[in-house]
Amino acid sequence: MSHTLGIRQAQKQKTRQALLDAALGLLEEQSLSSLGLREVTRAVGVAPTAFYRHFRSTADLGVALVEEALGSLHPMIRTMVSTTGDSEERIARAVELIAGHVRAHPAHVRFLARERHGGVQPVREAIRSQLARFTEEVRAGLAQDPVSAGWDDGDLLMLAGLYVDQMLMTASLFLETLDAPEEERARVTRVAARQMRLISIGRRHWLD
Amino acid sequence: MSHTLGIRQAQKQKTRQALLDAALGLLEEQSLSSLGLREVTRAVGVAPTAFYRHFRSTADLGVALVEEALGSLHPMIRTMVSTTGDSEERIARAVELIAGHVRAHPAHVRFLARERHGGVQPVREAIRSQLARFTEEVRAGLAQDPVSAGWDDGDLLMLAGLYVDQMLMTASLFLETLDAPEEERARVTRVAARQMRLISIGRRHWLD
DNA sequence: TGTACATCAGTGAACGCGCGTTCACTGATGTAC
DNA sequence: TGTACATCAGTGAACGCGCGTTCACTGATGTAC
Repeated sequence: MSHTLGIRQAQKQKTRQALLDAALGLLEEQSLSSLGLREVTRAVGVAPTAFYRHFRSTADLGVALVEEALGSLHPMIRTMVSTTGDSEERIARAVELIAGHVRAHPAHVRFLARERHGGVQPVREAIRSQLARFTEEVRAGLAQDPVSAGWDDGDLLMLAGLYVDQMLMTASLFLETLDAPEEERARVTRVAARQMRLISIGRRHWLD
Repeated sequence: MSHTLGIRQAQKQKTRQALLDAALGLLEEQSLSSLGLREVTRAVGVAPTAFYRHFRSTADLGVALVEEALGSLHPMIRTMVSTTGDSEERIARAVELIAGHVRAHPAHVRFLARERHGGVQPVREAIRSQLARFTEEVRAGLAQDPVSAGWDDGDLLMLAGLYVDQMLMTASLFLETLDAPEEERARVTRVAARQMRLISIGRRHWLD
């Protein structure tokens, strides 16, 4: 028999999620460091004091959003790492995956791009440590690839970092094209694919 | 006979600069979207209303800071573009230039990294358009290089964008090492040089 | 199953505080003659 | 050079408003027997 949450706990989780969702919405046009607790509760329709039943502060809510946003990014990275095919196919697939993720979770992507260098230290820290985990995962994936024969771990990690940063830059560019004409999106797709191609070429000749 | 500012204008510029400096200081631990006008004037020691003699709003002040920050970055990019020598020498020199710039203007670099994807639209826009100018300048520099023979302008611009983004990522990493032990700075230097090297290798084999 | 008590998510009033903006002002600087 | 008037950077009082946080509370849900 599967465990079911009590009514009370289920309702609490629902309110908590509503607070997170409302905050993410409000953060489309401001930074976390200016997000007010009353703003968030007003958007949800609960009393300001209800906020404290879920979070100590907006910074604390921000850290919870980091986990949510990077949780949604994780499967995409796993798919990207495990994609097979020749170099060009993998690049095209990776750019498509990024574009699809941005379309599916625009607010999460915006939040990460904005708060990665944002004004709230615990949130920057949380993003940094989660991205380090992703980078390590990409490094492990790269290590499996025959192209990486003879590479030391430091160089693999350096390359993984380059790929992760490139992925975020590309995602952030796609974000700006969401309300733009299709041709803008096509242009970003083309440039992103070329940048990845250049990095892949550098990778193939690294040990020459 | 050289033009001298009147006493009144000179004093006005001095106050304006004090407001910019104070704002930049306050922005080390918050984002522009939460910066208050009264905060800034309090730090300078003038009445809150004096602010309006210089800026319409904190967003307007932010745009002025963009010009200041990218003005200080400009000479560095020009130096980088015009540096001569073999590939390894140029890479080492470029990383040194970035590290030196971050040490000389940490607050400017932090401001750019933070507000590039920050919550204030006119400021994002100003940074975007100035970075596009820099990217174009780098593209023109790359075009002079014999290595670029046979490249079309689109690919040169793509590469220039990769270099500019890489420069900002590296600058942002150096920023985090300012209060860290020397070995941390050395590690960032090493990784940044390797990433630039990999990009350069990709560049040399682009037309293979 | 029913009863009596405990828990706790969400409430609503109240607080002191700093915010952005307005306005009429002052007095040093600038200008015309 | 001196005088009379104009300009305008910075002032200080006042405003209405929303903020974060505290506190004692309510009433539905959970639990023990």
